[in-house]
Amino acid sequence: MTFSLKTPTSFNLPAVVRSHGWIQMPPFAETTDHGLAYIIRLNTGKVLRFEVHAVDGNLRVSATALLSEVEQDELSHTVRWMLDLEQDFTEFYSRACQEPKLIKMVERQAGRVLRSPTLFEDVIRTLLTTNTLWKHTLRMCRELITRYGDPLPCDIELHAFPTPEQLAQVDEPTLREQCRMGYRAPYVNELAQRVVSGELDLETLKTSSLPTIELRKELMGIKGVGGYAAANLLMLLGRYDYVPVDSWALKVVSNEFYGGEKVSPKQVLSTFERWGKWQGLVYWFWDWSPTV
DNA sequence: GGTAGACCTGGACGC
DNA sequence: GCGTCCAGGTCTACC
Repeated sequence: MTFSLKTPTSFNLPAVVRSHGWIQMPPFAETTDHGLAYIIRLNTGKVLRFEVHAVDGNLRVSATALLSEVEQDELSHTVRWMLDLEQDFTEFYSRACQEPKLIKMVERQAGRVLRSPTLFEDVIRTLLTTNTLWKHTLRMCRELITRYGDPLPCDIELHAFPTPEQLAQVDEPTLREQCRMGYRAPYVNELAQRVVSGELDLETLKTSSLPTIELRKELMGIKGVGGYAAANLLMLLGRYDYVPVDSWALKVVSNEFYGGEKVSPKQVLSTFERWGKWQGLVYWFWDWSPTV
């Protein structure tokens, strides 16, 4: 079945789809016309694949299954969240267009960051990016999904991302052994347990009115989420007050602003401080000079 | 508040 | 083939 969604005035679907590495991780995929494809498990338990295409200035969403009214509402709401359709970038663009290194992103109407349907899923993905190479992150994520996620009925080789309930049933040694996630296994297991027990309601953080600093504290209360992971997750929540400083950030900031001299995380942070509540976004979409 | 060492995996490298 | 080193963030203990 198919339905349409209205887009905001400044919106570029391929720019959102390619905003970061999530699109390389299943069950995300990019369509041939640079739209979004994803396999989702709806609250009713129905598993389907949907695609989002840009058509005549709007979005066309097509699903591999017939949907009830409730299911279509859920899918519509989820797509809006995943593509960050609600956020207004007018203020940011007016500042960014005065910075030569941000002109390209303004012209591309970039700035929206691709999200998973749930914050739980984004936290798990972020945990899998820490202290490892991207290649290994992709492998861990693939194992997690193919082993524990629900299969797509029309193609059982493809799977949805596992729910907290499904991951809570997998013990730590099994996660270590089957997904090769090492010391991250207890973090994933504990997070799933906390969400299932109701001790941690991650999804309410998506619409929380807490100040960003408080939201950061909440996120850093999750085992395995440190400064980098929290800043990354805040970006996904539409809060850009923190720069996710990782080894890549140290490298590009050194190259761009310090003539290749070694820099500290503090120096990275001070580089973008003047951008205030937009600094994470500025860092993310900065037109970095090629590193030597 | 700052720092050192441990935590894991897998790739690169030397022998 | 085996052993060693290294990259990648976070946690914990200690100062």
